[in-house]
Amino acid sequence: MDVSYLLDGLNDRQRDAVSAGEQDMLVLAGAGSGKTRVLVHRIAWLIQVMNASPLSILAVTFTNKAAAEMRGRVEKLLGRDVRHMWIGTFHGLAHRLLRAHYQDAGLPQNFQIIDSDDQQRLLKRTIKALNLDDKQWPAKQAAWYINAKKDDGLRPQHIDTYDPTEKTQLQIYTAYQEACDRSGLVDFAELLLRAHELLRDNRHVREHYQRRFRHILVDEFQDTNQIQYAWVRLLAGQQNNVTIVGDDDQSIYGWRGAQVENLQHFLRDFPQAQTIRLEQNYRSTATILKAANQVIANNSDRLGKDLWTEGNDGEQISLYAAFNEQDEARYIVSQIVRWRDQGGALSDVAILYRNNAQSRVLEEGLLYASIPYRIYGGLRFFDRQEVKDAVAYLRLLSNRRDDAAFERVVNTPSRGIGERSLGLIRDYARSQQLPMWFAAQAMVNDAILSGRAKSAVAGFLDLINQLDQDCFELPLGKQTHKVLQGSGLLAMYEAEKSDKAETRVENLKELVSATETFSPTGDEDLSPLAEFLAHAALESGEEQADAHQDAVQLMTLHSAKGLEFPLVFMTGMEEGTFPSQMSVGEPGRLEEERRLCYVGMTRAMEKLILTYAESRRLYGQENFHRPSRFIAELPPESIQEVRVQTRVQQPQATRSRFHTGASHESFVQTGYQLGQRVLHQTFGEGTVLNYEGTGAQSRIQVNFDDVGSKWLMVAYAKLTPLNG
DNA sequence: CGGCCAGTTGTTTTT
DNA sequence: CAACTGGCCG
Repeated sequence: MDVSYLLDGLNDRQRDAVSAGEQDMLVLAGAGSGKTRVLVHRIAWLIQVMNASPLSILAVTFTNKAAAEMRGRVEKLLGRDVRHMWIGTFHGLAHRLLRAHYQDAGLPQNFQIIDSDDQQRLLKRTIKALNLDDKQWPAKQAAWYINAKKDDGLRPQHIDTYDPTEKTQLQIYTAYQEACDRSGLVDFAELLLRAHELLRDNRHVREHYQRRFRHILVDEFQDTNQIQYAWVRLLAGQQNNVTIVGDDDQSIYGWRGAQVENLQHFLRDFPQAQTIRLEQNYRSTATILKAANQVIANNSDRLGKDLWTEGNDGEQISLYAAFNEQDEARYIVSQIVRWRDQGGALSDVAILYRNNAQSRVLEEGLLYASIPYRIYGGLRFFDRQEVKDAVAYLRLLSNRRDDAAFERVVNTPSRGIGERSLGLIRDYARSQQLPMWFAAQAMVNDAILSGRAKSAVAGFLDLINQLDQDCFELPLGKQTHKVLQGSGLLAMYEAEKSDKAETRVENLKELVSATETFSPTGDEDLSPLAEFLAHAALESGEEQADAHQDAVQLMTLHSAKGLEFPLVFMTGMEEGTFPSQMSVGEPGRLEEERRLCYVGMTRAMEKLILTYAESRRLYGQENFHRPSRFIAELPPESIQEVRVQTRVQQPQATRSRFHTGASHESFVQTGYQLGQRVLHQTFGEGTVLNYEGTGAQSRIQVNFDDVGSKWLMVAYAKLTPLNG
């Protein structure tokens, strides 16, 4: 059979990785070095050339999107369906293991996955039930603590502490876990931990999968945490081949438990492993690569890697010093307009920022210039309130013990079961060690509740039972529709007259069509409903409707990882913003910020533009920060500092806040230049920072040397321009 | 039970 | 500054 097509168009290092024999391998894959391609070709090679069965391959990724893409590309390359090959996220695979071996894992068959939002709600109630002050013990922090422990493989009984703070956190952890177990609920970290314990403690299960998975491939290995790596080692056993692909320079999730050190640990634990470096970059210009290399070279303990390209130097990196964030937005918009005028597509442009708060001013600027844009991140489909409400009803139908779902819908829409009645149910449930559903049942039957409360609660119990009966044999779509109608959820949002409520109704309808088109695999003996619920919990639905519109892409530096754009703006290049204030001072965290900078820079294919603002408003406070230290780490010859050309107009025309493209106007306006020094009769000397408004209303912002920054009406301020 | 006001608190995000 | 929470009152 001719398999040369599996190596076609690959460089030597890529070929080495794809065609390696049965062995362990570390592929250190630099940004834009064709990493996914190598993984996909390697899998195809294993099947086609080495006669591996698709069933003997386990491929792990970090997002569902990456998993889907990988499967699609393998199928395309092989021209055959590999539906039964295990490709998925750590969480997805853990879930699959737990479903298949729920008894060995000590879980009920209908266990349900909860997301971080559910987790926090549950924690909040747990903390209240422990009579702890929820101000002093925020659910968020408790979740942080618990997840960190689980990521390290620790159960409460493994933790021994004399620290009183941690003692309480431990107490919360214990109570929370009991609540989860009672309700058949599994959080994300629990999926991984339980699956690990399952493999570790059950020899027959472990050996079964060790025999099966001859080839294990893990992508984005620098993002694995302790338990995920422990998992890989367990499955690898003594004889299986492990290929890990990663880049220590792109490790940017240390703050949520990822351990770059796992790369080193791998080399220690798999001493036979061959290391292959993919350093040829197919994405960026030589100038961009050189600059990125030079920045990342400031980090210590790197495995070492230098990106190179056969391509051209390309344009220099532009650096724009804005006076404030509005000016920054203005400049970016002007450059995008220029890009578009020269025939560039808007979807080829990305604006990257360190934190989401920065997007607002940028949005305003784009909006004013009528440039379509799309923001990545934000609320995803299954995270929306109304969708979660509807899903909670389905969850309760699937599992009456699900307290999280019970709490969520028992009074949504309101049916007269208030905090008081609910408190009684909670107390009784706790004292009897019962899930709330059964506690409520007992309270109605044994007349512990009476009067209004009793009939309200009885009404809810009847409603759910009735829905269950009506839905029992219906297909999933009809079932969902029935639940939306019967529960009154749809009616509740339909009755509300607001744009918000309208979108909510639309989302509920969208949920119905999602359940209609959902195709269950029937793999683990689950009902279609149970399978859909797992799907909803594990894949929160990233796709956005207008994804294919020609629009500028706005996103955080973190969400840009893995993407590429011809034109990239990196904004807010200031100390305190990037690197973030929270990270300066801690060398480890600072290095992670530097890696983030490296990730951002290497997103750019043709042109990279960096911007920083001398003054930036944060939490209503004007802040003055030095340019980011990362700017000083760039090779000076790669940088072109952009001269300020924007000018302020005297009050006259109908113009406002965003002077899009002002820097290209051929005429020079009479007026003040941003950054210009001016003199005020009472305030003294200062620097022009910003301006806004039209005509007689136009105002100018001046940062006075003695009294700080002030907004003044241009018409009355009587400013004298100073030479400078 | 719901609405309003005052007080609080602000990285990065996927599963 | 603004979004969100919690407490209090009608």
